[in-house]
Amino acid sequence: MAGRPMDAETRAVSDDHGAIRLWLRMLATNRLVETRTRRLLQERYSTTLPRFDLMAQLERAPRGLKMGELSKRMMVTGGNVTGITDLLEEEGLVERAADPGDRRAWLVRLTPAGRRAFAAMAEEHERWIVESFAELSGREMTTMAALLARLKSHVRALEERDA
Amino acid sequence: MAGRPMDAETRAVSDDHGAIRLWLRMLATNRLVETRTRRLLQERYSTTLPRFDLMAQLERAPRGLKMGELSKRMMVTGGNVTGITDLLEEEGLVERAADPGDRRAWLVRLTPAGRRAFAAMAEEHERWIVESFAELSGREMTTMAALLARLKSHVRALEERDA
DNA sequence: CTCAATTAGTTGACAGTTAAACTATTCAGG
DNA sequence: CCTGAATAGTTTAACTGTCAACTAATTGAG
Repeated sequence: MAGRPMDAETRAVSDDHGAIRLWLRMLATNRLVETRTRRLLQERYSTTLPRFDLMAQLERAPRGLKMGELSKRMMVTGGNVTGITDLLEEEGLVERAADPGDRRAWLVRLTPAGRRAFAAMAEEHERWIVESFAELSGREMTTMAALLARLKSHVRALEERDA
Repeated sequence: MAGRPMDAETRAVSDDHGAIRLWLRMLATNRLVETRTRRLLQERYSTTLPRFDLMAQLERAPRGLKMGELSKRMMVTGGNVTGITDLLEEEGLVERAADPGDRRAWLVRLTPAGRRAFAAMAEEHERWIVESFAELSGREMTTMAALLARLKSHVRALEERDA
């Protein structure tokens, strides 16, 4: 039973079903990249991943997004979006504008300061990610993205079935 | 680098580097499977993913684990492990036993009730994961696991370089 | 038109998470 | 042995996240 050295995740998992093994490896890898990104965002820009994520969504939607659209795109609950938006608003990086067509809704937009702050962060953030994924060839990244796309829509279908 | 103009939607998709696209897809897929698993754990066993995860680590280490080992294997900080262990201890599912060799440390173990509870959950949990990943063939899962293994150790190396 | 059902968003309670400061113990060089 | 540095774990503050209950506005069936 003595073999070559293994890291914790490898050891923990080596006798599980393939699907479990893959899932645990996805979790571990994800956590690793996420922790690294969070640390860098904190060190370089004193900000956090969810705030960066929210701003990234807004940057792609210059006319603004309703809270519910943010919630859907970020895949988090509405209450969460309310909180993060509150903080970004206090920091002057986003603003809530009235939605002319629906008085219940807001249109959340980046302020000019928010757009400037995001541009600076986004460039460096992209470098970090490119660096993290530099181990994989373009072809391998394409393969993985395709497998993930299928997995994602399969799980989404399962969820809709249960709903 | 200057190209012809694009509308916002096109730019959002095609300007992104392959690494960013892949990373966003990993995040989304992960979140989807995680949300589903969390929901099922809550509905069927009134428990949570971190508690399940901690118990899974202990189940593989019958002699118990020190807090620090739990922290390393779960890839979370020590304070987090303290909190989750406190709750599981209140529920009677794990216990802190003194480490005979080090009075600073605990050996955390599943109680008999914890072992029973975990066995019931684990079987069903494995079914959920197998079902989620049923879209991929065994060969595809192997491919993806291999790519993730390389990605993981690359990022781990980056982290060690920075440290 | 009217009102019940739905939808958009907020709030509050609680769990999970991190980073940093702290306590207690162990370890190692002198 | 002593003592300063390192290690194991806990605590605290701030933030992220969920869920359920709530308010306000919209919608649609009759």
